[in-house]
Amino acid sequence: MTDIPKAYEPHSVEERLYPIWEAAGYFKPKGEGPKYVITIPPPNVTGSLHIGHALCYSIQDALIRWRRMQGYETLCVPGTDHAGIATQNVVEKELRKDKLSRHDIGREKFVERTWQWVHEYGGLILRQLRRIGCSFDWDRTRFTMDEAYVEAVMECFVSWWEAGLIYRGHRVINWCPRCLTAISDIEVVHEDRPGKLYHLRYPFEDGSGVVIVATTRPETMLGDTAVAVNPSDERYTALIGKTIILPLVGRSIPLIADDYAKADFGSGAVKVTPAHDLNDFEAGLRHNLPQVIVIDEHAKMTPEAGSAYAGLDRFEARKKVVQDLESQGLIAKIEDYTVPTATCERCGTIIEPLLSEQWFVRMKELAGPAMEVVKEGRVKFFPERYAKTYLDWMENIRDWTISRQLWWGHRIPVWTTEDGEYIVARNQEEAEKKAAGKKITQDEDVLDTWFSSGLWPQAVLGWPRQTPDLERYYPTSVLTTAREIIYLWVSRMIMSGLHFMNEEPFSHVYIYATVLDVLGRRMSKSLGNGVNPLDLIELYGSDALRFSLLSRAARGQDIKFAKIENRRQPQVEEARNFANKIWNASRFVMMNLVNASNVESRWVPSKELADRWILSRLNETVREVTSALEEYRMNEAAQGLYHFFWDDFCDWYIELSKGLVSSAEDSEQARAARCRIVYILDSSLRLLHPFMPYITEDIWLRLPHEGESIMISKWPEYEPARHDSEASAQMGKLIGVISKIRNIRSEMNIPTQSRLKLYVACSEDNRELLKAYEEQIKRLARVEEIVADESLPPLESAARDILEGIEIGVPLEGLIDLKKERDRITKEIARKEDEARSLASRLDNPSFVERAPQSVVDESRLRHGELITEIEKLRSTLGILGGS
RNA sequence: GGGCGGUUAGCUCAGCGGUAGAGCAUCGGUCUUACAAACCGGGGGUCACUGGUUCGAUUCCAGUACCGCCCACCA
Repeated sequence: MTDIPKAYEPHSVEERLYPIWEAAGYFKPKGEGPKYVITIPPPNVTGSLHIGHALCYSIQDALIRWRRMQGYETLCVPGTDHAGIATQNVVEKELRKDKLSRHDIGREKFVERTWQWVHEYGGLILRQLRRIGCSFDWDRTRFTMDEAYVEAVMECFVSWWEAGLIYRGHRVINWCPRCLTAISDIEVVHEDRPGKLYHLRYPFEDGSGVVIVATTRPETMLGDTAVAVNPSDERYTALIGKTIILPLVGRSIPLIADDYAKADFGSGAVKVTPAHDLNDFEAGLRHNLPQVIVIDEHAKMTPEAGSAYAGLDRFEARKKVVQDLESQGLIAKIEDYTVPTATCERCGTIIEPLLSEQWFVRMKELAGPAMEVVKEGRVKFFPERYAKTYLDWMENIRDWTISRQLWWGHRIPVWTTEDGEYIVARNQEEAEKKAAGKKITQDEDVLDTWFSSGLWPQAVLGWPRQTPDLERYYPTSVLTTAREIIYLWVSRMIMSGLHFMNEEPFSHVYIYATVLDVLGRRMSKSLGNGVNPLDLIELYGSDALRFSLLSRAARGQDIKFAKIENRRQPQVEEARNFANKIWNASRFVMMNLVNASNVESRWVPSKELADRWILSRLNETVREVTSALEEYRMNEAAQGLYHFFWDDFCDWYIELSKGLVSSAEDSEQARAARCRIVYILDSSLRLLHPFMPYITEDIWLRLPHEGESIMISKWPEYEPARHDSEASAQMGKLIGVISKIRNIRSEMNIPTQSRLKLYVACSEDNRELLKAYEEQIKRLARVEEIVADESLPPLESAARDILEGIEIGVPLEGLIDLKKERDRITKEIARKEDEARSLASRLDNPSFVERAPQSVVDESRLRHGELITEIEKLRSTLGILGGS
């Protein structure tokens, strides 16, 4: 009959449409409407698409497509992040295959090689984003190490330096002995691990006894330069100032008083190791203590640790220190203890707090305005609760370690002259000029990756240059991102945006759901519980994947997502089935256009109930979907569409209008009906397009349409005049009657093939309603004849039911199973009695009648009366049937 | 230690002040000319627990339990 396949075939459609869209320039900003701009969170250049990305970018594409259809001038700028440590690790791993380290080939070669890797494999994730249909402006794609971007990073550094916001500091930082670099506080992962707490005896010089200190890291005792007690701790007041001989080392160290020692922990005395613990470092500064470095950057003991330990790994050293102390009787006790452990976010290695020289950004000044814009609501978080998360952190913000001992990244633009003077410049040339002939060397370190990505919204638009894009598209509209980078990234963009642009970089921050496995665990490589979105696309198509994710993206609630088993994933399959439903409903419509003339997508006004009803429902759906999108309730938008399309449009409207729409003749009436069904379908497709771009475009183009793509068609608007509550009520009755008949059929085991005779008793208007839909009732409930009267004839051999004042009776041609029918009716009575009872008890309660809103009381009364009548009727039926 | 979420049908989740909803699964019936990836019908829930507010609570408030996330320099 038709050349349209029976099932939707996503892959050919996807491959065909994407290049057409791109070539047509639909992804580029157009028009004069208000602006809607997104600069996507740049994925790591080494990355490949995982399910979280799929969700994140599906959301952004849905938003962009929706606003584009609404007539906004839309722009979505894609790009990637050079991801310092991550990328360097990838290339180092490659080198290792050839038994080489980065040091073997040297910095220059290594960076060159990394660039090579980036050029060769780096774009992968962006290609994958095309696959899920992202309508991003690829010509504007940016990379955080592009020449222009580097300019932005240098500008930021220099400008912050000049503003006194950047300083060089000598302090204890988080050091990863595997990555061989400093990392910031927020790149450290804290977790509790089983371990031991060692209680050590430190003897006083004068032989007057010992003080006991507790530690989880005995090897650091080699670097102790004091023992601290709380000044108000009476046990020690008399001892403060005494000298202790540090065991194994023999160094004389003082017993000092400092608030930081808590009297209620352990013995109340704490050993102080200024070079290897941040607290101790600070205490050391307060008391002018020496800083003895006993652990080096490879986490091995230094010569300072003493010849017995030098060169040992920190954990070997721990064993040996404990052994040695033990043999001298200096271990008071060792107990099992849960040790808070800091590990490197990137590689999981235990962090070593190390004393070193790093660059820092002073945060307080930058944080102030960044907090203001959130408090004032100029930057709004969705869900709102994340504003508090953000503000709490900003309140307690600490300076940011921005230098990294890596080779891949933006080299710190600081040069040192022979006489130790710092020269900060945008590039080598400028630095040399400033040096005025002095010999200079550039700092070896690079900047934290987040230093550059923190400039993203303005930098991708051209800053620090005053480009037309920057002028036109800054600030952006919404940032869609993950919870865990609110501090790492979001806060820094707000700070830098305000600092350099004097305007917040975006007005909305939408924190989307985290995708977890079915057990509620984060997806990770090590657990092997990840789901590859590309496999899902392979199985079910992009639209299904997008719809599945979007229909679950509720209010930042996490999503539990199943993995693929036996080539099936139930959640995406559900969406695939929906896509197929859309396909087939459209197929029905299209089949009926083949021999019809002059059909266009247009709402031809109609007095028909079904028409009025579907138009009203469409209208409601438009409002629902639009307002849901405005508030980032993607799931509600998706689910509203699902039910409108499947339940209302497919199950009822198509079925009810089938007669006319598929009639053989090309009458004016049939034409109008076809126009209407095309209109409803067309509108539905538009509403669905942001969620399922491919299938909607493919169908839309096959329908009568104006314009060249659904992508740039107009988003439907809510029209109050289309609201029709009477039609909803009437439709409810019609649906009710048909369902009741179907129910009787099924419960009474009436064969599908047999045509029924239907008796109806009801009021005049109800009779008119049923008369008007006689054809449809006959078809949908498989009824042969409808006999309508004021009352049902006494039918001894009929199944009966009643709803909303409409009594129906279905004769069973003597084949009635009396017991079955009695059971069915008894059950029905019980159900209604339950409801009537609860309504009655409510109505009997004077305070309900007094205090509840009048409408609720009236409604309850009405419903109660209705139920009583229905129960009576059913009881008498039961009597006729000989039931008790 | 602080903060924030979650707990609703066998599973995955919506709903959030007027007697509980979806998809999948399950049971029964259908090749009814768009769709078996479908259609029709059924069964299945004291909405974690305990109090409070209210005429009325799954829905609001407080507490408890368990699960999870984020933050945190207690040796």
